[in-house]
Amino acid sequence: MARKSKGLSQRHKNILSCIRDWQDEKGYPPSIREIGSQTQISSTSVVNYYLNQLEEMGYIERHSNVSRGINLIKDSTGEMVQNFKAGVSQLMEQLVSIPLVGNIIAGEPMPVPASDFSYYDPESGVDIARSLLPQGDNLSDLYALRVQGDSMIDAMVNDGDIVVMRRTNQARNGEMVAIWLNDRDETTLKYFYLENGHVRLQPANPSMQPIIINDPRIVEVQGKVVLVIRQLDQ
Amino acid sequence: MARKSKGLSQRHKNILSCIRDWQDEKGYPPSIREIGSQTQISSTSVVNYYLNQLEEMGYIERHSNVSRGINLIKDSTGEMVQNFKAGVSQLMEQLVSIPLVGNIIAGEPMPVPASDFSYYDPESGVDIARSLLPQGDNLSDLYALRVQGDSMIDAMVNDGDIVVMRRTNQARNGEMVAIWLNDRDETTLKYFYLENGHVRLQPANPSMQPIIINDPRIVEVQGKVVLVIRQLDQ
DNA sequence: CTTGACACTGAACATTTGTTCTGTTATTAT
DNA sequence: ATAATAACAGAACAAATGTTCAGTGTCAAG
Repeated sequence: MARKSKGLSQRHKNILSCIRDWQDEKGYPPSIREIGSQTQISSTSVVNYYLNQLEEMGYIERHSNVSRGINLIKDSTGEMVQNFKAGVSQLMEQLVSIPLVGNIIAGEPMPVPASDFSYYDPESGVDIARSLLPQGDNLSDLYALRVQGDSMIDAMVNDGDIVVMRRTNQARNGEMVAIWLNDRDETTLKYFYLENGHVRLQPANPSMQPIIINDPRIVEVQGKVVLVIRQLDQ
Repeated sequence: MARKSKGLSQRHKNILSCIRDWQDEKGYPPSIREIGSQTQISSTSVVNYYLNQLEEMGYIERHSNVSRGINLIKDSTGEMVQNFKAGVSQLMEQLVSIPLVGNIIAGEPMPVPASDFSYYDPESGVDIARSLLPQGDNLSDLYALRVQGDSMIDAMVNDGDIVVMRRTNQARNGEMVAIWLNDRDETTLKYFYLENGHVRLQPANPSMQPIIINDPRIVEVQGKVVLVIRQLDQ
């Protein structure tokens, strides 16, 4: 039961993970006696002894005469531990809540939140991992709609699906956009192509025929489809 | 200097931001006396007085007889604050990483991870907000596949889509499941119905015809579709 | 004015907690 | 074997910290 010279003994590791776990679970660092009881070390002086070692080795930071004044710096694997600010806010940014502002129906104009729309209603939000969204997108430009009805089937979108949109008034070729067609009072989801002065709206389903619109003014781009989510819960 | 009835007084706000800043800067919560000196409150009992109020209002969490046993829950703006217990671990639980174990192709059997599959590879994982998944599901039973090819179009699933599946060998009526058809060596996604001894496999696209299979032994249920995700990034 | 609530003071008290010290046991080097 | 060093035990002490309580001022409603 002795690991002299270099390296971390089992007790060192136990103490490090104890500090980490305690901090994670309780929200504040453990006291010396709490570390002792968690790691089966009966004497406070022994815990103190190890803490001093861990501090010298750069694994933790201690604050003299401060209860629970212990900070984890490195993991037992040597991995840097996210300090409070950096780590947490990084986590927060991984999960974004996108406002679900209404329904998208073929026969009705779809709701588009104003650009200064920022009110946060956790009830009507869709939580999305940041990693699923295109990078560099301004989060405040994103909103979500629930598809109502089977009319978007040619866009491979079902009744009940959730579409996440990015607010925009212009589409680039190849993007799937939500479009309001003035001449037929219809909202539709299509791949957008501007070719030789006319607009080709291509359904996602390759077996279906595109719509060709000669007057681009009839096409009002409401937003770009960023993500489609279909929940099959029951 | 009196703000009776409801709402947060300036002192409440000062204390809240003091706790937050202290935690951010030092890595551990402040003691009562430290809060007092930061917020120009001379008496520990007054700090205690306010802390009790803040706890009742749900802004903080206190641990009796524990030095620095204070946890921030809500901001003075009412915004939820990530503290370690109620924040990070809760956040962590809100965001789950589902292993992306392979592709699903019509002409090939789909990969299904073993039930003891637990190895975690952050590279090949899909991050999903817990709120999008059916509650009560065992997370270790979930895995994700990427759809390859246009053969799942009748299931309203596109090339490149990600389907999140739950491992199961039996389907209940009305569930969308991934099925391996023995007789034609084909993987397919269909709504499953067992009726009068035969199996009806219904495409998600209502305009398409169901497949009726008289011998249920031909149908091998590989998993239940839980979620479909389509990313339109470009 | 009286009453009662709320905000606050100051201090005492009880625990919790960090620190230190003496001494013992185990391990390693010589 | 012997000495030196590391690892540990136990206790005592001092400081930090949470808790409680009797009392003071303020303000608004009755």
